[in-house]
Amino acid sequence: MFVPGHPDGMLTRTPQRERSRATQLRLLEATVDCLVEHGWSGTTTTLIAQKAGVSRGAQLHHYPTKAALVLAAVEHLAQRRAEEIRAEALRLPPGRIDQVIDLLASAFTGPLYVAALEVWVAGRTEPELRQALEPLEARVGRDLYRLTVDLLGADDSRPPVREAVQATLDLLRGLGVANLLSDDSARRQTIIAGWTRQLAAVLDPRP
Amino acid sequence: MFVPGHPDGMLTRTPQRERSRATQLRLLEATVDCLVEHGWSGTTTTLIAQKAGVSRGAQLHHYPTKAALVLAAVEHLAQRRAEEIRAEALRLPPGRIDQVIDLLASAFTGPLYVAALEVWVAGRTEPELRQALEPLEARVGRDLYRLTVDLLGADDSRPPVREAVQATLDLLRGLGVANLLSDDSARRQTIIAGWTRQLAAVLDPRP
DNA sequence: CCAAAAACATGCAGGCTTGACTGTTTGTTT
DNA sequence: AAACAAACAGTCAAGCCTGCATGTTTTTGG
Repeated sequence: MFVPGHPDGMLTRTPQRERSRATQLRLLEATVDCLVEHGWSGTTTTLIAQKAGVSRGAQLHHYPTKAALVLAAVEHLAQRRAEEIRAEALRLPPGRIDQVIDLLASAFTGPLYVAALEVWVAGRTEPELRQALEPLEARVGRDLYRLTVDLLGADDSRPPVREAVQATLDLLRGLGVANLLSDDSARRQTIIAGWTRQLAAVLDPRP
Repeated sequence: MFVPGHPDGMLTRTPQRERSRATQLRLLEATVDCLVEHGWSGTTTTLIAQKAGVSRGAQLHHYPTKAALVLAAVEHLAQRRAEEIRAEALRLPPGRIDQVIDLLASAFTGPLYVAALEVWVAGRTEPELRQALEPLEARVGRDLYRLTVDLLGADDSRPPVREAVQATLDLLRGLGVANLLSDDSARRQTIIAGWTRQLAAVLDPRP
């Protein structure tokens, strides 16, 4: 039975749950790092364990198979991406469309997006991964859409607005891909600025 | 010495060059197929040789290393993509913006784009591949831009037009990525239709 | 305090991939 | 026709990745 205030002296160093969660987190973070640094095919279980400072036995204890580890990492990744965006969104003046777009654009060029893209592309041909990815990404996509509509203060009920917001997100996805190999920021800024003007015109509810 | 009309009887079955080129082509096509079917990490040299119907020795004779093979395949891939687009562009009524966009959209959802994306993403973390990819993709990107401007009959000199055309291509890239896991065609059609209207307004040169 | 369970550590085997090596067939050149 | 070069075929060794198996430490519960 669990007693919150149980005096344990110096005997109980760290509870098991905490230790477990800690090494699991180290493994998940290491997996994401691996994806960013070495890509999907370079992400091996041994390398992950090494980078996490976790022995191979401990790794297999928590995640018996590579698929289990990666899937957990993907879940963790989605969570972190959402957190990051929401955190930055909080300190944003309302009504500034350009700032919202800039924020999203940076989310689509950061390392977390790169890792997500690696998994996304790999999932196309890895059945196990794909199966788990499909519902997850559908959820994440919807959430991101809603967040965007919210941040923009847009009127979701008009179809052109829905289309424009979705197009914005798809455009940012594409710009993120273009940014993989060569640094594209100059060109990207120009394009984003132009699109932001267009978007403002569509969002503006003047009949 | 080479004599064009040399009567060789039935002795010379097939010239060496032709044979060489034929097996090389088989290998390159097989590589692209492998990328589409099994993704980057599933594209192994043995599988390629097997799928091409080429012995391992012959494969290593023509392409001593995997990098050499893949790079040749990428070159081949870019060529095929360009050919495909140009071929379809020829039988297109002029002045129809929506048809041009549809054509490009289909180019960004077909198997050739998928293969290119696999290599593109893998190139991020494979130095040898990346180095060869950077100039190639810059060229391909420019060519595609010019082709698009040409097909649209757009006035390239006005900056907003340049931005809009580039944004269009980036949007299509993004839609292509979104189409990897789940079939997105319904949503895609809607977005493209909306985008096309916007684009038409920008391209329209009425001062 | 002791036993059970969870967490952790290390070594090992099977399978796969890559590139090299040796030998054979086919085409070219003199 | 004979020598030479290119294309082709099959096999092999080294290295890596994954997952299992056995043993050790730490925490938990009686």
